[in-house]
Amino acid sequence: MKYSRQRESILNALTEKLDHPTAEMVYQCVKKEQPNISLGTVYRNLNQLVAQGVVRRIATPTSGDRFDCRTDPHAHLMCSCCGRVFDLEDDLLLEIDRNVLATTGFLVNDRQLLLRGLCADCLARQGIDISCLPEDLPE
Amino acid sequence: MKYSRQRESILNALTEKLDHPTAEMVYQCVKKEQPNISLGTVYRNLNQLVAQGVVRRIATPTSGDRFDCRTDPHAHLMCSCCGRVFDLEDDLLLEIDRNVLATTGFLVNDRQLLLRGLCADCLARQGIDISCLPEDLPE
DNA sequence: AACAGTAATAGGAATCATAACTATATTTTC
DNA sequence: GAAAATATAGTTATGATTCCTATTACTGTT
Repeated sequence: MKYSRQRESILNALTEKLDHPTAEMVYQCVKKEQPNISLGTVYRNLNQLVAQGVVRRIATPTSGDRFDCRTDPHAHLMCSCCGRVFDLEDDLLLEIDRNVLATTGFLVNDRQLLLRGLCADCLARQGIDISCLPEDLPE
Repeated sequence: MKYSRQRESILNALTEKLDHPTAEMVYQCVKKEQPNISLGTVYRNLNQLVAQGVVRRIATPTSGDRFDCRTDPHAHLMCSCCGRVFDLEDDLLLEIDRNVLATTGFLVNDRQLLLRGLCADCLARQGIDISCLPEDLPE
């Protein structure tokens, strides 16, 4: 793969500035540095980076795919109120991989755990106290 | 919600015949019973059923969304070779919910765990023996 | 520094999944 | 069984993503 400053900017945007942006958000951000960049270039490069394992694609229901420069196994928390996406470390993920292989013979290669619900901020804004855990959520 | 035989067929297709079909696959299947049904009707009804919690939507990277009549917490295994999607029971999923709330204050409402890799059949077809567990997968 | 070869780009057209619109048909209610 | 409410078929629109092509930018060579 040959160097290109467009791809460098895209990777920069992903690592430094934004968390889990859509392709469109990357485009808007990179355009500030590379005014002539085209949306197609953003898509092409994101796909290449995903193919190379440099970047991870996060599939979301409804809204467009999002991209993440972290590629180690971790989960994502998507707030259905504010739309932000957070990272989550969890050793249980790797444990699930092992369980799956042992019980089903399926060899896991890539994990996409997207948990949706309400982030702490939005819960607080709604005056919900998590110390009295409800079993079911307020929609 | 008013009864319609179209919706009934859609729900039937989902519960009985197919595993984790796309909207298009549901359409093709239901068309055998309801030759005049339109694709828009399939989408509209699937969305309604998801909104009511009768059916679950599975977001996948690349290909279109898939639908599942099981709504209890469980994961999905998608084979990157044959494209089939399998169900997986795993108590670890609920444990993750609890961990998340305790450590981050995020209240989980919906889980989407999609594990991608190679199913036992495809592994066998490629002559791969899982008893000598490779740490990394054959793409 | 000029050159050729290779690979990447911009920009727009094309595709695909999904949603919106509207006139007609089917269910439900009484 | 007629009126009110909701669903449908079929078409058109939208939004995300990919494809196509002429052009541009690197890279290595002399």
